[in-house]
Parts: sequence; C-alpha cells; structure tokens
Amino acid sequence: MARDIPGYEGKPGHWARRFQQIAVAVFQSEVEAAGYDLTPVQYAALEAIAALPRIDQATLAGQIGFDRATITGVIDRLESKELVSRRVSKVDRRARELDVTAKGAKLLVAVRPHVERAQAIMTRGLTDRELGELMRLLKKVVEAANDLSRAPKS
Amino acid sequence: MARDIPGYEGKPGHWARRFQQIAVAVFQSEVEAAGYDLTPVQYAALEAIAALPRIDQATLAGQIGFDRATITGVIDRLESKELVSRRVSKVDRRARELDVTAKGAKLLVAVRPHVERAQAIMTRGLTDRELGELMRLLKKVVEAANDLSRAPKS
DNA sequence: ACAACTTGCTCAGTATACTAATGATTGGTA
DNA sequence: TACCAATCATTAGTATACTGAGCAAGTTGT
Repeated sequence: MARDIPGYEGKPGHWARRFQQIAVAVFQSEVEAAGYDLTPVQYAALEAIAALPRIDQATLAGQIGFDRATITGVIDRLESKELVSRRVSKVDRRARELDVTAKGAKLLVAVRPHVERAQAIMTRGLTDRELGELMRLLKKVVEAANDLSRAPKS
Repeated sequence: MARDIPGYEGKPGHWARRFQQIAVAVFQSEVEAAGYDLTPVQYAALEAIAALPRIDQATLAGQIGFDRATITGVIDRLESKELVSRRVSKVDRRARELDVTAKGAKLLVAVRPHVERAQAIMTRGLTDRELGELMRLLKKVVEAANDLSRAPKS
C-alpha cells in the first residue's frame, strides 16, 4: 500500500472524483452486459423526461443538474437512438418539448433492474446504515453548495 | 421545490456526479480568482509528481486514479505551461520520467492555500464531524470498488 | 410600438475520461 | 538467441462538462 501523498489525498474533491469514476464505470458495465446502450447521464435524462412529459431542455437541466450546453448533445444522442422526441413548443417557440418515445419507455422498464444492480455493486463496501449516511451527507453537501455550480438544481 | 422524480434521485451515482460537479466548479473559481490557471486534475498530478520525482506516467496514473490514456493529455498541458518536464527514462526507454520544474514547484506553494479554501467552501454545509464521516465513507466505498474502475489505484 | 432585457437553445473551443488499436521496448523463455 | 507476451505511451473516436458567444424569440417598461 503506497503511503499517503500530501496535497490531494485527504481532500474531499479527490474522493468525489474517484467515486464518480467508479459509479460511471459500474453503470456502464452492468447496462452493457445486459445488452443495452445507455450512459448514466442519458438514463437520468430519460427518467426525468418520462416523469415530466413535454418538459423543455432548460427545465430538464435544472431538474437533474446538467449544464444547458451539455443537454443539447445528450438529447441529440437520445433522439438519434429514437428514445426521445424533440419538438418546437407551441407555447414558446424558443423551447423544445421533450417526450419519451414508445421505444424509450420500453427501454426504461427493461433497464431499471440493471441500474438498481449497478447502484448495489458500486456501494458494496458499505452496510445499509453507512449507505444511508453517505446519501444523507452527499445530499446535504450538494444542497448547501448548489448555487456554486453552473448547473444549479432549481 | 420540485417533487422527487423517481428513477435517478435517491441513487448514489446521481449524488456522486453532482458533488463532483460542484467540487470542480469551486476549485476552478477559487484558483482562477487567485490568478492561477490550473485544473483540479492538473493540481493532483503536480502534487503527485512533486512527492515522487522521476515517476513514470503509468505509476502516476495508479497513484491518483487516472486512466493512462488521460494522463497523456494532462501531462501535455502541464508541460506546455512549463510546470512539468517529461524525459525518456534511461532505465526503460518506453517510460517517460516526470519532474516538477522550478516554476511548477513555485506554483504549487502559491496555490495550496487556495486549494484548501476551495475544499472548505465546497463542504461548507457540513459540520467537522459530518465532513469526517463523509470522507471516511467515500474512502471506504472507493476502496471496496477500486477494482471495478479502469483506473484502479495501485 | 419600440428598445432593452431576458430566456431557450446551439455552437466553438477546451479539458477530463473511457475504449480500442498501434508502436516501441522490455523481459522471460523455449 | 530468437521469439512472444507483457508493458509504456500515444492516438483516434466518443461522451460528458464547462466557458463564452451568438441567434431567435419572448417579456417588460415607457
């Protein structure tokens, strides 16, 4: 075991990066092993659109904490896989109305168990009690610093 | 306050992404406000090289949990800013020997207080006790899942 | 009605990350 | 020693993320 290197270990930012890295890797590998092609970010967007039909991109960004500039590409890819439809809103012609297609809805149902499994795997080192505490602390720290990111949750 | 959307909220992976997003944003804004040009990843690499002179890129990747393919670009940028030197190793001509330049060492000393401040700001929502617990849980979950990522810490 | 402001989206440019393939070396082994 | 497998680094391609700029389309104030 390498000794601690002063300067970045022991820093929350470092561990946040590592955990996120692992979370993405586990998600990808579980979902791909099940035969689906969907990234964590695409999954989150799909769930949010399913829950709030006819949502526009800016509101979606606020819901899940995406940058608005990032959303464009994410929706582009979901649209090209025919999982989501994008239409100009009749109410506000600047806005794009998003909806999950039948294909997208079917995928969502099929993929959910694998997403659950991925979450279980990436937190396998913790007891239920510890996992609950980790979630509580992550939520608390994120909510307190929410306004410091470019993609604040609205 | 928007109601919870079932499906991705309440998932560790979601909160890991949000926390990481905020950590990067706070780091960038603190360091830039102090007049320096350095990303969180570049800072971590610089600290690791300073601690382990003549380190090669693969070992560096193992130390801080980077993918080897990512390191190339990170070192490219540190080198073009003249913060790091890269030489072909005499011992193993496949490897690159990395060292912090005088300029890099000076920057490191100057930037450290601002990095500390950034860490304090991004965790301002937590008590000291909670911060300690968050760190403990993050380390635990990362260590248990270390081998699941492509950039396992060696 | 008009200008000023704001908002929704997109694009260009930069920086992580990962996969997969390749080139250069090295070391072990038949 | 001649080869083969493993290792180090780089590259190409894709997907987040962010900054900053720009356009189109609403809204507000006068």
